[in-house]
Amino acid sequence: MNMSSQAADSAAGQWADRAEATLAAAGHKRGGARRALLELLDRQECALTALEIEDALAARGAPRRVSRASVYRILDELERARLVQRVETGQAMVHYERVCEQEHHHHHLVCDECGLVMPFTDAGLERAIDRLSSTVPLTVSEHEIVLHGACRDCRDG
Amino acid sequence: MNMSSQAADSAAGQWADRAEATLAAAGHKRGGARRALLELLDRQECALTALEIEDALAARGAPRRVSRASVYRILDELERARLVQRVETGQAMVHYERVCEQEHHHHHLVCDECGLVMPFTDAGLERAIDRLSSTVPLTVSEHEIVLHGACRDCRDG
DNA sequence: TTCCGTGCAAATCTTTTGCACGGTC
DNA sequence: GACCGTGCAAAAGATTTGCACGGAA
Repeated sequence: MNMSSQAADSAAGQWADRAEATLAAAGHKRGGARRALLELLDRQECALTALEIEDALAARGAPRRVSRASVYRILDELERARLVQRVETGQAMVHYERVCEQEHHHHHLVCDECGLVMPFTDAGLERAIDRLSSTVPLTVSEHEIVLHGACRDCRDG
Repeated sequence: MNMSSQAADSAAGQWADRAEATLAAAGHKRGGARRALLELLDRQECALTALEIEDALAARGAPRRVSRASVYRILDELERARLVQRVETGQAMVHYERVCEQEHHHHHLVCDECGLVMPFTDAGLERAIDRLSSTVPLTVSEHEIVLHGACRDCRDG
């Protein structure tokens, strides 16, 4: 049986497990801070900033507190391993989210007024990107698409 | 006649003139630092960082030196007026470039190894974005697309 | 036991701000 | 003459780094 990577990733903690295994295979030791961060990211639907991650892990009920330095170090490590990707929103702080294969692949809508970040997907867009990627003078490894504007609350309110 | 795309857009400072006029109409006084910055941006084919702008204006032969604080203030002012847009490359510093109507609308290729930033255009991509923009829960005012990867020099070398 | 992951505090780096002067209107 | 644009220096804010300790292998 061949569980799709999405199913694999969406089942409780599977992405976190895969990520930890990948890092272990690359010679990293396991650690409590990283494990807590991985599990937090695994539960997110969209991108968080380093500060949001720190706060979430400091909140009551969180498995453990993780220092800000570790949050940045772990995110950097995960980014290099392509387990996490950064999302640039034009705001002061960079956002980070886990990378899943295919199914969870999405892009972002950013409200420039309130800072809200939402995910969206579009097959036509992905096709256009794929087509294009083979024509540019760059071996494309990733793409990032951000639509800026005003969210409903900001537009109406 | 073979006008380069750059000449086409900025036939001798047209964008700079338009930008200055727009700001003047909005009640801003003219100033030497801003004029120098506008003319520099008008000559660029792609995005520059604040530091690159400062350096370019400090170089021999530049019309005048502009302090870093002014570079940031002027860029911020131009961004609010939608005369300039920021380009997020995943690098430490944000890049900025002038906004032209239609013809020069482009997106960016970023080499994650050497930091090279190149422009590209793709009509199919723009169509996909336009179609999509009417379906998302955001009144879209801008979009930014960045392809990350390795440029030819970095891949081959 | 060895070495790496982590916390804390200090450092670094980009971007912003306070203040005073000079130019534009 | 009134005010805004600009330079300089200091401040602010995000991210990184140095160092020492405790846990993983």
